[in-house]
Amino acid sequence: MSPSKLQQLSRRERQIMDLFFQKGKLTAQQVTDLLDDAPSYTTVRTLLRILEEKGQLSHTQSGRQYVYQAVEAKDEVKQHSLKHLLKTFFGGSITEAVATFLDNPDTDLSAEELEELEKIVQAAKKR
Amino acid sequence: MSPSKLQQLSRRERQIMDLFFQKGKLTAQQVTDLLDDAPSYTTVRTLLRILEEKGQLSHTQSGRQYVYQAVEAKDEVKQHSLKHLLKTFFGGSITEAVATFLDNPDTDLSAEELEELEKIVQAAKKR
DNA sequence: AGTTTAGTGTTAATTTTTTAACATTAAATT
DNA sequence: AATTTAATGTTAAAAAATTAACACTAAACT
Repeated sequence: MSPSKLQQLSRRERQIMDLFFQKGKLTAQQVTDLLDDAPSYTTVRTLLRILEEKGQLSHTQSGRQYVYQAVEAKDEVKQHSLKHLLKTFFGGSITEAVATFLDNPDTDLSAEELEELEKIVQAAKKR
Repeated sequence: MSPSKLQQLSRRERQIMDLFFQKGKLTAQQVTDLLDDAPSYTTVRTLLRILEEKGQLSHTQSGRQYVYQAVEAKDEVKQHSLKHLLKTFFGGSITEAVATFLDNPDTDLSAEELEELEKIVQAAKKR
C-alpha cells in the first residue's frame, strides 16, 4: 500500500496539481483565481515554488511572468490515478466504474457519446 | 473549485480512508498492517480517533476492540471521486477514461469482462 | 492468583504545511 | 522623469498534521 508521488503531496499541493492536470500551463495569478478557497497570491507563489522544488512543476519565463506546468508525463499520471481509483472504490474493475457512472441519474450521456463508448469497447474486443 | 470533504483530509488521513473504502471495516491493528509505510500502532489509533472526530469514521465495539468503518455513504463517495478524476484528467469524459484504460498494455481484460462492459453500455443506450 | 498480552486513554513534542508580510525589481503609465 | 503597477525574492510566524511516549485496564494465559 505504498503511496504514489502524487499521494505524497499535501492537501493544497494536490489541489493545485489537479488544476495543472486540468488546465495545462498556469501562472500564479491564474492559480489564485481558479481556487475558490484560495489563499493570498503570495502564498500561492510559495506553493508553486515548493512544488517545483519537489519536482512536480517546472516553469518557463514569459516576459516577467513565470508560467508553470506539470512535469510528470500526463499519461502516466492519468493511468496511475485511474488505477488507484478503481482499486479503492471499484475492486479494480473498470466495468463497475462505468456501471456506477451510468447509473447516476445526474449523468446523462448523449447518444453520440454512448455510441463512441460502445465502439471503443468493441475495438478492444477485437484484440 | 471548492474541495470536497475527502479533499479536506490530510495525506495520512486520505491514505487511511482509502483503506476503509477498499476493505470496509477495520481495526487499528489491521490498518497498521495494511499500510506498508505505517507509523506506530499508537499513531494509527490517534489518526482513527481524529477521523472519527471529523465525522469520517465511526466505530463499534467488538469485545475490547474498536472496529471502524467509513461513515459517508459509499456510493456518494464513489460517484464523487470518479467525477473528480474524470474532470481532472479526462475533461469529464468517461469515454476518454475507458479509452485510456483499455489502451494501457498492462491492462488485459478478459473476454467476459469486455462482454459485460459492452452489455452495460448497450443497456444505457436503450434508455 | 500472578503475569503477560492486547487493547484503549491521555498528553505532548516534533515536523510539516500553510500562510503571508516585507523587500526588491522592472515595466507601464502619466 | 516620476509614479504606479505587477511581477518575483526572501524570510518567518502560525496552524495543522504527524508522530509516539506513557498510563491505564481487562482479558488470556500459566
